[in-house]
Amino acid sequence: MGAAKSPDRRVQRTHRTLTEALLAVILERGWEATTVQRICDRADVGRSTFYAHFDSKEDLLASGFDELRKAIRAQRVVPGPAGALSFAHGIIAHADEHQRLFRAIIGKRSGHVVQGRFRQLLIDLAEESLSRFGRAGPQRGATVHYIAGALFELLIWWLDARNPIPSSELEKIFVRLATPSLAVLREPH
Amino acid sequence: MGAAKSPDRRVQRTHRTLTEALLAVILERGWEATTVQRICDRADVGRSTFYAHFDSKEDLLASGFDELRKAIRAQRVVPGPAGALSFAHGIIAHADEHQRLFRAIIGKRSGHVVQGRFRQLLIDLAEESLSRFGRAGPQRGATVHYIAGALFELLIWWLDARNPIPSSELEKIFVRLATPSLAVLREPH
Amino acid sequence: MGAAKSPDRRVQRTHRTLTEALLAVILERGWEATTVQRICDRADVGRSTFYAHFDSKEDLLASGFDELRKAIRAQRVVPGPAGALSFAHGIIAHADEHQRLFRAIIGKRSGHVVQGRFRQLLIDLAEESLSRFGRAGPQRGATVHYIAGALFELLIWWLDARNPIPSSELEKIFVRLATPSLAVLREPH
Amino acid sequence: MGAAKSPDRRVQRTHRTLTEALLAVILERGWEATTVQRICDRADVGRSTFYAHFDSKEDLLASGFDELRKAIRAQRVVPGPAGALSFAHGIIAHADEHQRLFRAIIGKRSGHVVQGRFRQLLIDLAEESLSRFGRAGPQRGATVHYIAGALFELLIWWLDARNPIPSSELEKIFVRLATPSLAVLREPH
DNA sequence: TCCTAAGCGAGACGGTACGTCTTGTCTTCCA
DNA sequence: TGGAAGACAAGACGTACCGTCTCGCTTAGGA
Repeated sequence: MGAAKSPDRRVQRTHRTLTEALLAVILERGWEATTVQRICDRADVGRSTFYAHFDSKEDLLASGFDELRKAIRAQRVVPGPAGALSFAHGIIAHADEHQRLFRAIIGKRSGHVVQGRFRQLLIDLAEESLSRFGRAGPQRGATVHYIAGALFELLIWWLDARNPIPSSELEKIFVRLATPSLAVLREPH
Repeated sequence: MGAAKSPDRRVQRTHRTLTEALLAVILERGWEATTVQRICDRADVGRSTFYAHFDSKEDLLASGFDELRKAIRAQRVVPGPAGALSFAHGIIAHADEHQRLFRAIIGKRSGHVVQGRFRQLLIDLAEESLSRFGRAGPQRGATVHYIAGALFELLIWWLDARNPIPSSELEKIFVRLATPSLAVLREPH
Repeated sequence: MGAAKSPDRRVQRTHRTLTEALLAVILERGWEATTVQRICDRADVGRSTFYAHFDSKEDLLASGFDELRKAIRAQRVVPGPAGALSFAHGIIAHADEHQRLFRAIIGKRSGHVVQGRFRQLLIDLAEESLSRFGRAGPQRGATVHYIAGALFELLIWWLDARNPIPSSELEKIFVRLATPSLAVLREPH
Repeated sequence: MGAAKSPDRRVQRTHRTLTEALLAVILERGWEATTVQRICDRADVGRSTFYAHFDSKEDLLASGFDELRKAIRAQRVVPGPAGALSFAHGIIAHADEHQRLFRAIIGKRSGHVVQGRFRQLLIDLAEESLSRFGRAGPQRGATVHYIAGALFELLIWWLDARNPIPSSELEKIFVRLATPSLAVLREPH
């Protein structure tokens, strides 16, 4: 029951292999220089097979982002009343653990699409976390993007820093800077 | 030395023509679809001439950004004590006036390099404005990037919105959200 | 020997289905655009099944040609002394009946292999018919190919003509043109 | 003055280089296995350059055929009253001189398009030569194709023969077989 | 006023990546 | 046990850009 449609192990394997190869190549040469052919070479997979599974390297990346999203969500602590910013914890911790990968994803050598997706991920997470505050509308929408953008740039700054501060410190700074902004959502305006 | 060589009006003209063509093409097709060939067609300039002046479309764009920077600075109001955030005024006003161009430059259809440059511009402006607060160090660096990133994402959100709020409203929101963060720089930490 | 393995009706069926599909596809798109995949789609058969039976579309075609050969031979009238050219009758009649198919097989949109096979068929038939004249040798070999080639081109011309003459007329012309050539085989040389 | 439009020597050179490479590759691997890439490798020319000049290998071949046509016409003897078949002389002589090339062009390992073009060449030449006989109409059209097809098949037979007869002998046979057919054009029908 | 160096257009060229298509092999599942 | 389904590697196709280059034409600006 419910065994679904056995989805062919090989397909799963190919997906995984390609995703790993993608990351490896991004790490090695940056996003722009990441080529479908190079991904395939690395994954030891035919280029036509690649296109049988994904439309483009962007598409492959997207599928990878879904997993990132899951991993980050999993790391999120239970939201208490003061925990509206706790989504940042999961992200910062994850970025800390996989610094090289994150540098590739959002750093200077990254690409538009990749950064864009990651930014959207932050926005979504911020949206969820702040959805309990105030009522929907420009004020809240603005705050969500404000917070997400701030965290994004903060991460880039941190990842590209020569002598980065500890991640725990980074989180503290973020919380200190962002907390007062949340108050705005409770004020009448 | 340095008698220079009379810089030939034609060169100036070509630069200008190409810059205008670049903007026109970006507006029309977005950054990714902006091709050296298309810029040249639009400017009625040979492709080899393009490469005689610029290394790439990114290079051409960079030269254009200098002017944007100047224009924005010119619009900046005199910094009073509470005016640390006033740099945002110039930016928001400029974005308001040239909405289509800004959408092309930093919106969803934009490209990595273009966004990157604009983000750097914001960071630089924020840096200047906050340089008087607190002492240099991680705390200030973080705040600068925090504020710049927040403003950047706020702008994107605003530009991509279907029914955008008035720009004056946007500025008010930004100031309200950002002001408390500046206080952090004055606290002992 | 011979006990073989009950040749499984299904195999026969698959062969037939594929042959029919081949003809249908050739008629529809011409030989070059005829693809193993398209044949299989049409026949509602897996591509791997196709390869289990035939090496290539050429191979499948070959098996079909055997039947054409039989059909043409069946239509041949009894060879009288003046009937050395009567093999043409069967061919022309057959081409007349299946004009669309023949156009696909030997017409402009056809392919090398298909035409080649048909040409070989003509040569074989000519060979048989003229085998009684003269003795084997360059003279007879030349004449056989001469006649076969002439008939082949004549057929193409006729099939591709906008307002083709009646097939009976075509046959008359062919006989008139070819008869004197046969005389050569009887002369001393 | 009137130097036309200097057509850039380089273009000429590239055309020539590619044509030579084409022939070399055809001779080496047969038409079907002749690949645009292989032609380019052989010619030491970029694949994009190839496509800047020709649409396909067929197109390149076509341009080569124009030269063949000229070469053959040049070899044609002045048509006397009995010279209606003299066009065959040029062809046979040319085929004799360039046996390897002709085998590649019209032999078993050749391709549909190539053969097709050569057949058309023969038809055109026959057409010209016989245009003085009888009046235009089915009878003459048929004869033209009849003769051309016969010569074509004769050439293939000769080129593929293990111990070919001398080309002069071939020509004699062709004339002997074809001459009576011409008479038909003069008869009333 | 000439003439000379430059800016310039046109476009050939080699390269690289793209996304599509077809082929033939191989594996897995099902009846 | 053999046919159906379809994943897979291989590799050609034609297109689109790229950045380099050579070629002549034109057009200042200094002699």
